[in-house]
Amino acid sequence: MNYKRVNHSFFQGSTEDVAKKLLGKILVRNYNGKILSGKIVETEAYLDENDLASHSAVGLTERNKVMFGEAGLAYVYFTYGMHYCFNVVTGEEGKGSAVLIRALEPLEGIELMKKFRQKNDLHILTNGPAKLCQALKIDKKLNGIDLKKSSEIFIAESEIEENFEIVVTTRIGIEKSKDLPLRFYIKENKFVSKK
DNA sequence: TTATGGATCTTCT
DNA sequence: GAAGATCCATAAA
Repeated sequence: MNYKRVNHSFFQGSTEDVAKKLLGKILVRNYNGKILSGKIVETEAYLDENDLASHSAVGLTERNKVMFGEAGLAYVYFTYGMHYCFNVVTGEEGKGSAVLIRALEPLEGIELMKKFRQKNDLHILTNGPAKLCQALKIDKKLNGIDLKKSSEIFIAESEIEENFEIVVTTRIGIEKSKDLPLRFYIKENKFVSKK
């Protein structure tokens, strides 16, 4: 498949805007020449202010410094002793905001994803932030990589123009600032982690 | 069908 | 030393 990378300007604009624009786009991973890709169906925004849940809320640290970098970088962090999560850095340099990719709809490389995930059910391959990292072999090595330039991982335009409704709701799996309406997903998509 | 707890380890206090 | 932007198996209902 031929993937057309999004423009550099795609990553500009507010974090919420980018979070919404990411829905329907394709996350493309080139793993040793093998293409693994999926449509982004669920995202979550993490802001630079008034958002206690964001890693950036405590200020710049060794762990979260990529969030404070330029828009379009990949912020990958490790949590719960066993899981990685993948974020797209947004906003101005020095601000510390990002969009967490929460779920994908698998498109290409499904057999390889099944192998990495040790699962055969298509619907549970990438319907969660840690799951999609496992399925696409995303780990700390990709932290800080530039999605605007990297050939290992990038965001592409979807090949089909489609209409879908975006549902806005509160975040899940988190205790702080849980009332903020910063979670976005494609309505009635089977690969969203949770309704 | 929903509820609960264990896995497991990096980062920050 | 404690908590964590999660997942999954198992238990209860």
